[in-house]
Amino acid sequence: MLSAKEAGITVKKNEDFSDWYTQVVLKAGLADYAPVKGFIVLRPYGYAIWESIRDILDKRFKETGHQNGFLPVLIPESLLAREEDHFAGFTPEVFWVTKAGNNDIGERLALRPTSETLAYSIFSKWITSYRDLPLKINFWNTALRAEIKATKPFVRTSEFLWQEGHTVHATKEEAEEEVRMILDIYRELIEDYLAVPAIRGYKSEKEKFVGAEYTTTLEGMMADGRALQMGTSHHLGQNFSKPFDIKYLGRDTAEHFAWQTSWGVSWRLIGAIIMVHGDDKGLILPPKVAPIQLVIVPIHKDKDAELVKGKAAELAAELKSAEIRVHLDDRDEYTSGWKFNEWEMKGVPLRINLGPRDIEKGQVEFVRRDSREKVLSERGKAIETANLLLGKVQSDLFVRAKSLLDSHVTRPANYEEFKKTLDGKGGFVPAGWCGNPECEVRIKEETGADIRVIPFDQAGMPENCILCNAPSKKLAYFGRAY
RNA sequence: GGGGUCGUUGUCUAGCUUGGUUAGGAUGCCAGCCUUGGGCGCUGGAGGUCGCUGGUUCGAAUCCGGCCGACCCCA
Repeated sequence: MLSAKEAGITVKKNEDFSDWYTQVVLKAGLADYAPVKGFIVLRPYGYAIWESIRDILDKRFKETGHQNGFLPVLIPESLLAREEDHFAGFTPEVFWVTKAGNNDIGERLALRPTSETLAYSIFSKWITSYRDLPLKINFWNTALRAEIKATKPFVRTSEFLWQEGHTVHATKEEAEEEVRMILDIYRELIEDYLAVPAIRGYKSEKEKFVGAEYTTTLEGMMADGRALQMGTSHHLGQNFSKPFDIKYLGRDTAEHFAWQTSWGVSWRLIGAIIMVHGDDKGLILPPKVAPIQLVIVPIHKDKDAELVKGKAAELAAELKSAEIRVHLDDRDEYTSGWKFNEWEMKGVPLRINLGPRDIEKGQVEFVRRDSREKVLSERGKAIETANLLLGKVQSDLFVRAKSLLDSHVTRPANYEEFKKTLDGKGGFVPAGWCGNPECEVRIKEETGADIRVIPFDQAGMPENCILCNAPSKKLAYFGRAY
């Protein structure tokens, strides 16, 4: 017999977080390793989660005036190099194509690490007048960035699924409004759908997107005390429109360089869901993005099989008609106990155990994945109860994740405490910062922590820089990150 | 950037120190029976170029080199 220990997740989340994470990814059937370092294969269950995320965002992007397009994966070096900072930032992790068959290619071609340069060289042809603006395009694709070390499924891979949005505007104000609006859509996705609370703010000059004027970000906190960047929205100013010659004739009959934004989230968000919500039994999916929201496990002896299966199918059909994503697990080859464990590992937020005694009593037994609490409902109120419980799981996951975040924000009295906190439980350490990149770099060298986010909400900014003690200019959240 | 651990069937692993077996076991898989309220039971069966590659040797999973991949620690 296979003990529960061997079949399921064999380590505890709080004892070996890294191994636990990998086991959940593999055993819940989300992804598998590919033969090339840093690449993973997304399995249907994992892809279904990505589809949920994609559908939510795609709808919001379209509602706010964006259209989807598609760009090739190869970018000539000359284009990638046109904006200097951008090129310098990305070049260490670019994969290059140098051959076509056996022949050398004259100019080497980059596998896109991001599409700004390619997109903008095209945009410049499309935009000539203020009437062509704003231009708001999104791409659902992958990006390739060679990760030399420390790869981790979803969180750090050499190729990742993402969306990258690129917009062009007539004025700076309009571009900045776009940056804010997109960050808000990301906040909605991450907090209201993925149930992961995040801190919103700016990246420091050192950490911003290379080539941007500034970067806004959403930073989440994982269960092991490490921060995760969950989404970024960049104001590019005219940094790209100038080298890429994106100009328009305004109403004033004069020629102007355009203002731009770019923004993206990736399948990293799946990593965040796992790390924030999962437990020793495996994955826990927020109902709003779960491919299967409710699984029905029929329980029966031979003599009851027909009856129970019939009733289970009826119940499944009824719940489906109420727009609940239901799966009826009527496999005969597995026992109910096996199924309980399997669906828990796969993180299905709600389960119904349906057996003869429930049918006899006219009741339905629900089991919540997050708390494993059992709730009995009258048969006639199954839809109502299912919706209620799915809502509760969704909101309780957020509450629990919020307290995880809150308990990992520690204000240090001095630099000693700052270091001690980072070496101990980790998390975010909010501190005063003089604004000097030298302090930022030294803190990174001495503690491994960098500025994750400079929150929009600057309330409670300490008077002095945590390191050099000069008057502080910013309240910055430091932390070690993935 | 520096240091370390590991790779045997789908999965987990024994064997490696001290070279020679039919590479053993568990689980999973397949067939049949039996079962389903927390990873049931019985019987039979299939599944391995021991990560790849070169070397040492009469003989390599085992010893040596290179490469590929996974993971950990430090900066």
